[in-house]
Amino acid sequence: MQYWLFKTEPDAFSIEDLASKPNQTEHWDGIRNYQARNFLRDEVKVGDKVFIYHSSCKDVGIAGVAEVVKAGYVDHTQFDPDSKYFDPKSSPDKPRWYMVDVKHQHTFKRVLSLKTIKQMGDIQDIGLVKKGHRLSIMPVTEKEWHSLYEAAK
DNA sequence: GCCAACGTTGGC
DNA sequence: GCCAACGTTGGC
Repeated sequence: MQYWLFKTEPDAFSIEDLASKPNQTEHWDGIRNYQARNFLRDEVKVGDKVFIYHSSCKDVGIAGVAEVVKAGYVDHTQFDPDSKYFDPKSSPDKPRWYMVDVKHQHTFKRVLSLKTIKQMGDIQDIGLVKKGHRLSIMPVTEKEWHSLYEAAK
């Protein structure tokens, strides 16, 4: 079992949106970054735990926890010309992009702010606090997960 | 909305 | 395969 952090812009899709979906489950589509894609396709597994991180908003930080309920499969939005995630260079026999399904588990009472995370002594290596952290899917170590969870709950 | 940092593209 | 130009990300 592994731990992850998924970024989302709450204006587009927030943890509240996830919690209100049928069965509190939704596919995590629209990832268009190769490194993140590799994680989704190869490493994110059913049962893995995921921090949902809100970016580009008023309350930047970790908003809650979800669980992976379906491992990597082809993101169909890449073939849909009407989708904003449409990729004309991708084809069904050679798909470029993948997604997973996640199920909402827990929304923290307060968002664990990026500022607080940066102040935590044992959270120094996570992609978030490094310069230019633009990866939308990133691994979290077990130690980091427990520290962040304790700080957030 | 600004702007720095980053990934991707495409000409050569 | 280099690298400049461009587009995007994301905190503030």
